[in-house]
Parts: sequence; structure tokens; C-alpha cells
Amino acid sequence: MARKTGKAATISDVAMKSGVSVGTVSRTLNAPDTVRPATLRRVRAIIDELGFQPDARAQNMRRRRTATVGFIVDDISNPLHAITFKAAEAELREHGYWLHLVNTEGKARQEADAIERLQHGRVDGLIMTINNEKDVQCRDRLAALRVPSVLLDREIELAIDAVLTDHAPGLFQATDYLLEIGHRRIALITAGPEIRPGRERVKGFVEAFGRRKLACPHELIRSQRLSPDFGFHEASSLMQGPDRPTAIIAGGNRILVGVLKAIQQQRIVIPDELSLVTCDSTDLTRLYPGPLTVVDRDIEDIGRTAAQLLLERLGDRHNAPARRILVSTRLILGGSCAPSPPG
Amino acid sequence: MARKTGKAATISDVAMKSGVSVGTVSRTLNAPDTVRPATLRRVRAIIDELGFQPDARAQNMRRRRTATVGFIVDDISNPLHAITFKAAEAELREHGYWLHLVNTEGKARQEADAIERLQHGRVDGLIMTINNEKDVQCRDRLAALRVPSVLLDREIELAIDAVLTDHAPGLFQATDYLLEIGHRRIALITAGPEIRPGRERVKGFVEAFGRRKLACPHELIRSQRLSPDFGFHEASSLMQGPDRPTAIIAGGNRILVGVLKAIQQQRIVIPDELSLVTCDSTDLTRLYPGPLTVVDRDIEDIGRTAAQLLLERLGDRHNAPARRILVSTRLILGGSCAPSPPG
DNA sequence: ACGCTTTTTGGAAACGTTTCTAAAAATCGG
DNA sequence: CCGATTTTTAGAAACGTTTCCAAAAAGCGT
Repeated sequence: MARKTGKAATISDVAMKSGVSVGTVSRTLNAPDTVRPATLRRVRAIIDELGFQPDARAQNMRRRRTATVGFIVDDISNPLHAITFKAAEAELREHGYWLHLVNTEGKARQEADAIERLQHGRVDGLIMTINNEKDVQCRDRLAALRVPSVLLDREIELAIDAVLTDHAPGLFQATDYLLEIGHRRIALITAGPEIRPGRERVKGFVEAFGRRKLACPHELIRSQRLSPDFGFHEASSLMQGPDRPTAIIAGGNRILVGVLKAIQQQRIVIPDELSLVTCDSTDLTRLYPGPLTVVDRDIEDIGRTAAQLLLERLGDRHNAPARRILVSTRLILGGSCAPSPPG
Repeated sequence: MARKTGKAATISDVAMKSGVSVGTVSRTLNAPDTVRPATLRRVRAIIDELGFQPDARAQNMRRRRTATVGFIVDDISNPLHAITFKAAEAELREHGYWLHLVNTEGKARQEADAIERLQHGRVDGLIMTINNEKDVQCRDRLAALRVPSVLLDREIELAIDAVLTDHAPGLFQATDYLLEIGHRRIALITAGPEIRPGRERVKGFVEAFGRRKLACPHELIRSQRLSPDFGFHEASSLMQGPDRPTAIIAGGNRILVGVLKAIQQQRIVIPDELSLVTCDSTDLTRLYPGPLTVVDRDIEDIGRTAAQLLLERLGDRHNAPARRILVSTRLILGGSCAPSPPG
């Protein structure tokens, strides 16, 4: 649309027109109980008449805060991130905060840049997930953080609040379930060791074999990246190999997309020819076309919790020690697993 | 994490330490070609040494802009919106803009509130979709818009730039295809007439029957809301009724989720017992478990285009007449339709 | 080395609020 | 109706930049 001509009314326009000082107008807005009722009415009438709204830029400047929180994520079209965002936003909105969303495409460069540049007067705090806990650019930025921050599912030996998922027990449970119904050649496709979910999932997987004193098929662990492409590639090669797995665990919802694509392409029937367990419920897992067996967690809770941690930091817990909140998972049985034929 | 102690360096700290005036430091940053090379080097060294970054709040205030664009949407966990957002963000980022994302849950109140409050110094422009074109709160706000804005798939008789999808031809094509392969009892479940996609889809649907001089089964048009619940409810009742449709068109990706749930629940086999066409490709339509037949469009293009429209407005086209860009659709045949058995 | 032009710089004003201090006005008890 | 007390108000400073203007410095041709 065309920009409205004419400048917006300022606080001094209001002051002028209602015959009081700008200070009084300001107090009318921010501390009405310090203003005489008669004055209050008069000033408010003028405010309405002029349609005055305080300029957020000036407020931010003077108050030294922006009432804005940055949310940095690699891919907002991942529904899990979107749900986390929504939950965090709802919580923060109640406390008067807006959200800056930055989509980094998982590029360390963009992540570091966003962390660096958001801090200097654009946001009062950050909620974020980064793509590589070891990346030196990001770590430097995180070490030099000037605003309260919360990490999502990432673990760094810096004093930063975090909301973490207890992936290892989840994967243990899923793997154990598959072992229980007779599978031995179980594959795991998941993130690499440079992020916590990758490490933890592998850990839980390995442990499930160990607990039963079974040899873990390390050659079936594909721990590298959380992308559909990686899922597709690994699932394809696993299923085309000589000694194919009888079950696959897709460690991540993006991985699942690739795995399903491979399954579709090779016309593999689930669960008859292959059992499938995935992580996190999505529309796809609920509807494909029967529900899949899933290691689930409460994503909204994660967003809400992150927001709460941040709000406490922004409030009176400025300097309290960093906290890590652990969110647990649970196995939900769907129709994508069948007992493995013996031998 | 704990807030860093010690204040951030300001421009005058830099000025002091490097023995020049603040003006010169400012020009070092914003107009280096007006500064003597020797001075430039000296000031830059101090900037690095102190790790000085200009305070965005002060810049926003003084420059009377925020380099931020608001993105208002009812549900960011809808992957279509998320993809639109990503594309718009990528485009805007290249031009130095950040994005404020507001998730309104489709509530007119929150929409109006966001429009109203973002404008006064939080953003330089808006990209948005609203839930009800007729809602008086929102319309008032839109009529009083003070920043350049772009509407996504909404049509309002105000001079506001918009990116619109040509839903009617898309639905015409889909319906015509179903008619062609023998279907007559075709149902359409889609948004209500209070938003453009609802109106346009119904229009294209009706027209397809008309063009073939066939009676349109108006009782099979369910045009109300773009939600999974609505899709589920309508699909369920349609498929349980006495004279059930042989084909359903899910007019919207959220609707599809509900429709598939109903299909799952009633164990209806696609395409043998029911042909299905949906709108917009998602992971679900590509993988369920064969690809669905879909009225597709280029979502990224929509986001990019919206960003470009806005950038032009923010640039030299301040007062140019409003533009509406039409994005077309195309029918992609999947495996979810089969010829209808005669009679 | 001089005056002229051009480049570079310092200093101050401005952006629109909030908040502090002190002064003015209102209230109150007698 | 007076003085003491409390409430309310005006006015100015401050937040950290950018930008304007005028002054200083540098460059240049002779």
C-alpha cells in the first residue's frame, strides 16, 4: 500500500494540545496513578483524538530494552521447530515480548552472524539451536554472549541455560522394543556426534544391545546429518545392500522423510518387509497411512519451558547459575513394526 | 547464561580512545570514503579492540527505521507458511532486513493488535495474511496502515500490494480432471467465503461442472474453515452419508490432514474406493505412501515475490499504485485418483 | 610561502521517549 | 484562612546514534 502521508503524532504533540508537559503525558501512559484524574481524562482524550501511539524506537532507546526475543533456528519449516516457536511465542507474548525469527539454514556463518548482530540492541534475549556444537565461530559468539539465552537441545560447556531432550533413554526403549520382538539387524540413521541428539541417540541404541548382551551392529549406525537427503541415501543403500536390516530407526523427523522416500521408491512394504520406528510425531507419522511407531516428546512443552527459563533470566534471576531442563520421551506403538521372522 | 557484566562500548568510548570526535567514528562506519585513510585505520583498530558494535536501538531511533519487517501469520507450523516465511526472509536478509514473526492463531483480535502495534516503530513494513477479510477490526487497521504492506492470498478493496494465487483455474482443472475420468459425485472441502482461497476454489469447482453442462452437486461443497478438524468432520460425514462421493477435493493442506484422518479411521482405500485430490504439495502428499494428486503452486516464489514487492515499496516506489501479483497453479497427477465405475 | 580550493574534522542538534529534581498546586488540620 | 504536608506538575537531562554546519587541515598551483 502507499505510505501514509503526514507524520505520526508524538508525545509532545499530545503535550502541546492538552496543555501539559511531555512528562505528564508519559506518566499518563506509564504511571497513571501519579496523575490527577482530571488531567488523566483530558490527556487521554487528546491521545485518542490524535491516535497517538508511543514510538517503539524511542522507547527501546530510552528504556534500554526492546521487549523482543530472538529465535534462531536452522529451518522453521521443520514443524517441530515451528511448534517450539509457537509455544515460546505464546508464552513470551503474555509477558509483552515480540519475537525476531532468524532462519539460518544451518549455516554456521549465518548462525554466528545472527548471534553477534542481534545482541547489540535488537533483542533482550535469545532462544536458539545451532547446527554444530563444535563450530568455533558459534562457540566464540556464545562465549561472548551479552544477553540471556537459552539453547534448544544443544550442549555446550558454557554456562548457558538449555532445554534438552533425554534422547538416550528414548532410543534405548525403541531399540529394546525391536530386540524384544525379534529384530537383530536394526539400523539407526540420525544426526552426527557434533550435536547432542546424535550422540545421545547412538548411546541409547548401543546400550540397548549391551544390556541384552548382544553384539551391536555398528555398521548399521549411520550418524551424520539431520536431513531428508541423508535419510534417503542411507536408507537406500542399507536396503540395497546384501544383508539388509529388518528394522530401521529414523532418528529425526527430517530423516524420516528421506527414509520414507527410499521405502516408497523401492516399494518396500511396512511392516511386513521392514519395521520402522521414528522420532517425533508429525502429521506424516500419524497418517502414513496407519500411524507409525514413534519415540515421542512434548514439543510445545519445550518451547514453553525455554520461554520460561528466559523470562526468569530477564526477570530477577539475572545471575543465577545456568540450568538445564531435561525433557523425557515416550514410545508410542503404531503399526509400523512387526515381529522379525526368526533366522 | 549469566548476563555479562560491564556495559558495551559506545561510539563515544571509541571516539575518546582514538582521539577523534563521535562524528568521525560514525562516518568511519557509515561513510568510510569521507574519512582520511590514516584516521580510518586508527579508528577501526580501536573499534576492533573494544569490540564496538553500534547500538541498534539508537540507530533505529535516529534513522527513523528499524530494518525490520513484520510477518503476521495465523500458524507458522503450517509448512506452507513456514516456507513462505523462509523465502521472504532470505530475500529480505540480502537487503539487510530482519523479520519479526507474529503467530496470531487466526484470532482477529491478535491480528488487529499485531498490525496496530508493530507499526509504531517496530517494523518498516509488513507481510501478512489475515483470517477473515471481512473482520471489521482488521479492516480498520488495514485502512489506517502507516507502513508499506503486502497481503498474502487475501483480497481487500484497499490499495494494498498483494500476492494472490490463482486458485479458481487450479480447482477448475482438478475438477475437470475428475469429471473426465468419470466422477460425478465430487465433494469439495475448503475455506469459507470470507477469504479469497475459499471463494476462488468454489468458483473454479462450480465452473468445471458448468463448462460441461453438468449439474454441480452443491450439497457436496463444504466451504467453511481451513482446519484439520473441519476436514475431518466433513469428510467423515460425507463418507458416512447415504450417497457418498466418489471423489473428494481437499482444498487446503490443513484440510487434507483431517480428510486423511477420516479416511484412515474408516479404512477407506485410496484410490479404489475414493479418489482424492488435494491442494499444495507437502511431505505428506509426496509420501502418503504413494504421491497424491495435487493442485500445486510455487510457495517459495510467493514468499520471494512478497519480499520483492515490499522492498520496492521501501525503496523508491513509496507511492506507486498498489499491485497484485497472480501466482498460477498446476495439476500434478499422483496415484490417488482412479476412474469412477460408471453409474 | 601564499592564497585558493578541496577534503577532513569537531561540535552540536536532533530523533522521541523516560525519569529525575525541584517547583507549584492541592489538600488538610486546626 | 494559614502553614505544613502531600500530591501533582513542569522542565531538563539522558539514552547512543546520525547528520548538519562551520571550522580546521590538507593539498595544490604558482
